[in-house]
Amino acid sequence: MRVALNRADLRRPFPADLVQVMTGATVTGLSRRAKYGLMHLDRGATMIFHLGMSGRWRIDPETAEPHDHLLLETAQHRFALCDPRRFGSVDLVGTHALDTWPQFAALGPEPLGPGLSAAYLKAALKGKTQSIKLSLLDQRIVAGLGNIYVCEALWRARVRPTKQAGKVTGPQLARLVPAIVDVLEASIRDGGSTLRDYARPDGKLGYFASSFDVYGRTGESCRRGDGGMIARIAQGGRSTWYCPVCQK
DNA sequence: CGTGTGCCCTGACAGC
DNA sequence: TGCTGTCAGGGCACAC
Repeated sequence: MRVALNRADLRRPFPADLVQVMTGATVTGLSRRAKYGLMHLDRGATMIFHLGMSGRWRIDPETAEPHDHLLLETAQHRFALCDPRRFGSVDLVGTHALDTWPQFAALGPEPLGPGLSAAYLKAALKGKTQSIKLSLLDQRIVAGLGNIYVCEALWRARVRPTKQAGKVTGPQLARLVPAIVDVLEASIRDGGSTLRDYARPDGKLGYFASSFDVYGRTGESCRRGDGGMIARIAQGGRSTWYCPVCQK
């Protein structure tokens, strides 16, 4: 493939050898770990990208955009990594060393994999005084959950986001695991969550946002019909939405 | 060590 | 119609 950079950095600098390593390489596969995308190359290297909050790959773009920072061109397609806020990142790691890459080595289990269970959560959260909301956002506890899905999962499991993680009860943990799985599977099925600027690579919108039970529903009534009014609070500098009636 | 805070950056939107 | 303030799907450095 052909490779071009339009600037030197996103969140951090692009790898110094990115263009040299990727130019002429062939993509042998794509995969994902937590919120990172992986592009495996035929020369023993893997490009790892994170889309941050505003990043997306534009496929066969007809026009250039100001925030197209990295351009790839294969025999079949052109790809532009567009990221207005530049909260994303691109790294280059030896394919044999992916598991020991520091950002991966510290990650918790995948929520849709076999590692997430009530027993695991009980052990991982034991003694933690931090809120369950912030603990679930911690990628070292569970890999890949973001603000929307943590809020939605806690509502489904009827757990109050401010509850200390170490004090979440056994029955609550038992509800939390399927709640996390269900909310992720539902969102994947609906094509993701379009808020302001997110779109799928083909430009289509994700419709899971229309299914939110709490996210962004400040002041609206709880869908459980318990008379609760969805509240918005701040935790760790991020917004949390929950129902004060059914989430305990 | 665990926990909490603030900041990186641009753009969209609400309210005046 | 401009202006201003606020907020955003995340992660990290840093202070205590």
